[in-house]
Amino acid sequence: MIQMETKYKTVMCRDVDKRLHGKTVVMAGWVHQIRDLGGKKFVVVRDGSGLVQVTIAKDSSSKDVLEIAEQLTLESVVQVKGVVKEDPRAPRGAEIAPIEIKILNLAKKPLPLDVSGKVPADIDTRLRERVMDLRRREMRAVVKIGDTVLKVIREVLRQKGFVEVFTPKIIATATEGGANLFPVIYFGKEAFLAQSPQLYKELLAASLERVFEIGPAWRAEESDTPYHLAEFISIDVEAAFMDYEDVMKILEEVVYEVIKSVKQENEDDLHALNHSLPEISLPLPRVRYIDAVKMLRDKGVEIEIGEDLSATHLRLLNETLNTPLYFITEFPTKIRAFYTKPKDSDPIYSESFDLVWKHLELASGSSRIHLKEQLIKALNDRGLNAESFSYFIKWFDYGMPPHAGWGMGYARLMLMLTGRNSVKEVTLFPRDKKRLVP
RNA sequence: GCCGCGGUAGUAUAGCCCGGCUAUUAUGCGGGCCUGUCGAGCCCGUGACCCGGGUUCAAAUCCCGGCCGCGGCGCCA
Repeated sequence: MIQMETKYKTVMCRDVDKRLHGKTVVMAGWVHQIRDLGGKKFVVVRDGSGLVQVTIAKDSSSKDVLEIAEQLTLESVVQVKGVVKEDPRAPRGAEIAPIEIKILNLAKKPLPLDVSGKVPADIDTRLRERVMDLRRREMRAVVKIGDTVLKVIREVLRQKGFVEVFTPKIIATATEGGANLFPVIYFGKEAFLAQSPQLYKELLAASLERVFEIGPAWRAEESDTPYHLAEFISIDVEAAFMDYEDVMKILEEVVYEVIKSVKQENEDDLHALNHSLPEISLPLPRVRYIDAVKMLRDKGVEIEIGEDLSATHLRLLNETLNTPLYFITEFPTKIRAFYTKPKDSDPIYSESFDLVWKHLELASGSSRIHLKEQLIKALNDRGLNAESFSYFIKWFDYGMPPHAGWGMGYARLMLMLTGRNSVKEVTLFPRDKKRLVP
């Protein structure tokens, strides 16, 4: 029972069951469905918790109730005062016999989208009419699974001594090159929206040892795929005195616990999504980049060593490995970001990894360079100007420990957990190349 | 940005290849019947061919351009 009586309601829809038989309650929500049988009228009301049936009998309900019931339209907001009746014929074994119905906001018709889910809508229509779309059962399931995910990630990381932090989202310089940034005007100066908390989280690890952040990042890329957004939520971890293998263990444990919890806590939601989650066991398989390339070559793929793996490559690799989740490790140093630590034994390759789900990169991480001279060299090797990173590099003179970390795309993880097709679907109000509203 | 496919009522669709008839069906909406529905049911009605140009006696259908969308690729630490 959700204990929260407010000005508008004494119970949530989900609370209405046979245990409340005979009790007078007040509930409020949206008209989800109206079934008029002539003598009986069933009005299904929905709120944030679920559905409840309000049964109006033409021979026994008051004239006022009957009059109001005639005016109801789908998705109108109503407040219903009534008596809970246990009845095996009702959907959940109990229903409400209304004493009074108030229309708090009458919805226009027709609706721009079918909330009940009888008629499917294109993703484009759904995003345009997103507020209606979010009222659908599937989308409530997506949001609830997301809530479990965030809760579990925080729990697991805190239990390992990580503290949650926030890094600045308006930054001074195009920090990492490569990705395109969104410029903003900051008190008359040019600034940018952060593409990643990378540099700041490293600085925080240098002070707080174990930190994580769940927050937005922005990239003004051409990327127009079901896996990219201009604005996305990134789950970032950074820890001092760890290397890439240490943080891989943390990552796989986070994902393992998330899958386990979603299975336990969101059974109904998974059912509503017609989705089931894979069985995984730890440790997850680890495939070195060089071995992945060999596997692809064995399949007849023309790929150069040193070339990055494309989605097509990952699809093929997934077929070969026959496992839903796996790590690819030790990428060539030159295709990773400048702060990635090369292997001491073989600097061509790096202490890096990607976590891959089927053909989708969920997360990527590495050991980081913690020595100033090495970092400057890495910047120079990539044609980046070390001077513009001076605010970052400076701190490497004052006790920068060895450290490692990873970043995971929240929406991509959600894709795996919900079985949806696009990160746009699991993001409430997605921002992509063409979409700025709603 | 490139390639492919598409754009038909509020929503989702059939028709397009092979031009011509009242543009199909579901859902929604309006009306009617019905006292236990739970995607209620049955009957009647309502509402649409993305925009511009071309071919043709005749265009939803064929051709050209545009706009928009979806998928793949590319781009993306």
